[in-house]
Amino acid sequence: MKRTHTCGILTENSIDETVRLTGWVNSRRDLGGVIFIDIRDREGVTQLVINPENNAELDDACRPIREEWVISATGVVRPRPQDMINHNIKTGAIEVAVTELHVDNSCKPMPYHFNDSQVSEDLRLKYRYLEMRRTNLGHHLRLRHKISKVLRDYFDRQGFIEVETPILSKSTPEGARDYLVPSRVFPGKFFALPQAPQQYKQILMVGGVERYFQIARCFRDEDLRADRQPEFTQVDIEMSFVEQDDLFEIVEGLFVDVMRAVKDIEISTPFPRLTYKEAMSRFGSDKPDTRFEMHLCDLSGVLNGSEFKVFENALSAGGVVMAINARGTAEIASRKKLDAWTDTVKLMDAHGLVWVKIDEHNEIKSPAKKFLSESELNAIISAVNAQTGDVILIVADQFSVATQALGRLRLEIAHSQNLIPENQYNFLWVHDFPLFDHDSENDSYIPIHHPFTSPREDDIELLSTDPGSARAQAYDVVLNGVEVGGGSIRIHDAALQKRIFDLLNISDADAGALFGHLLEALSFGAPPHGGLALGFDRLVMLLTGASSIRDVIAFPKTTRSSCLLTDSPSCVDAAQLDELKIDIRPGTEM
RNA sequence: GGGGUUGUAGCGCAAUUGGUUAGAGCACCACACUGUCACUGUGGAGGUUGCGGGUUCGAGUCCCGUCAACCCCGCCA
Repeated sequence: MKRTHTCGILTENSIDETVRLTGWVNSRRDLGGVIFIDIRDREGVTQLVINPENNAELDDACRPIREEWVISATGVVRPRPQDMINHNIKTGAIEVAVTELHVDNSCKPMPYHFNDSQVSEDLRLKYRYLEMRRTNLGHHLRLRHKISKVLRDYFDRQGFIEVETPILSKSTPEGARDYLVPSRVFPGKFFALPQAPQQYKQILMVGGVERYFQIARCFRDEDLRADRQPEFTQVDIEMSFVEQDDLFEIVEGLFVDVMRAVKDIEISTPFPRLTYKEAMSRFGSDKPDTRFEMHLCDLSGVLNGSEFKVFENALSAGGVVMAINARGTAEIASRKKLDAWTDTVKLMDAHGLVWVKIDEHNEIKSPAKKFLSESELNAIISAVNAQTGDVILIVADQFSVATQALGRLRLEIAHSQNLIPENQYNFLWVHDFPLFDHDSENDSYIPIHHPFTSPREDDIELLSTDPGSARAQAYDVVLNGVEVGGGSIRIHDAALQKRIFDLLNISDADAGALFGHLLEALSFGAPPHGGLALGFDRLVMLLTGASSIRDVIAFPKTTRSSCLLTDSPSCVDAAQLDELKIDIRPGTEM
């Protein structure tokens, strides 16, 4: 017989009804003459009461029951005595007096306890099904589903169609390391799993699809982080006949719907827009967290001509002197703490950290004090608007090093000082990314985004004069300091595309072999188009408040890309390798 | 590839700066208990201290190596 109710729904409205519940034993309290069992399903928990004395069959049935056994119970809903009401659960006012109990399945002793919040992650990965049965992961998966439904509904309303693109795809040397799949039919040849459906979605535009989206699985064989998995999900979007602003509008509308559905929050649009340069200068990051201030301040101007070697050297080498004001940290800025902050900026390749502390007696303390004139010190203090109790933290270095080091320090201090408000969702766009990064080792250019990214029209002439300063029609969408998506307007003109390939030192022959299919497609009347991909897992992570991407993925991998649940990757049968004509080098197996 | 943290019972932890037989709690097993909700009480069982080597009269503790999980840098068009 099926259940009549779930375990989270019964209230005083159902008193005297005969019900049947099924679920797992959350806990069991055997008081001898009376036994309480909390039965749990995904909707909640209900207390069962068993008085076995006048029912030997019931007595036998419930005696061996332990945690996480699966049971079905039939009984009558009755109110609990007034002083026995449990206000911690929705069903706390009632209980079910059991008349019939059936054990559907037993359960081995649990490897860890469900109310243990400190369980090691190894176990949570190995016993993933138990982790889902606990509340958190299960809730995260339900929220994840809800968000994907909101996405699909939104895109459908906006005239997008979802198209699946191949998983067995073509390897290209650009970008991340590919996961390879050997071809049996073509021995020695390989498919690659897609890092993103990039080329397919552009080809869909040439195919006249006009508005495409896909909740797409992507694969990158790179080292992992708390917010990176080797296989992850992108919300992939591409549109024809649009410009950057049109895409921004579509994505902003999407987030309005998502935030309304998931958080019941009305976010305002349009999102703030920062150029890449502004983001780096003010926040030391291309994904600024604007939930707190502590902006970076450029002291290069006021310190121009300083005789302090640290500043002088940086400035004369074309660098900058940047600072942040760690407000109110003078008291905690011990020698040890300042050393730790110095380590942080050194980690980001800065040479060191100069600090200026204004202590509670308004006395200025700094290892650089004797090298700086009074007017320089005052200029620094007024530039960052420092007051009693503040600590000014200064890095003198090349622009990218100084800004990134301070950007990182800014986040570290904000976290440790609890400067970041909860339940605030700051979306913003970062745009005008550089088109290329210059690789000084090989004196060559590398695309910041990908080689199909269109330059800004007003920067096209820079391609021949100064490609390094050309800006791209590329943009990221950032939520609370996390890059949740990025994209670009693509090149739809074969001649411009060839010019870019030339700059990237990709020969016609190579371009043909690697991207010939795309180039040919572009030459058959490709519409202007552009798009963006959202990191779906990261988005769900932010909206659930999870601290790792693993907590919103049903079956995630470890930081070494292994799966503790299935124990993969694993060795394969010699016959399988033989079919693929693959030999494993001796001594390689572990 | 590099840096760091952790590894003791099924779980989360303790073990006097190298010293007797590695402990208590939860879980497990048994018994008792009619209003609990992390039930309680009594008793029991449970250990290759991740693995391998070394120093020492003696190693959970010190040293070297290794494995695993996690965090960060590089990497992630």
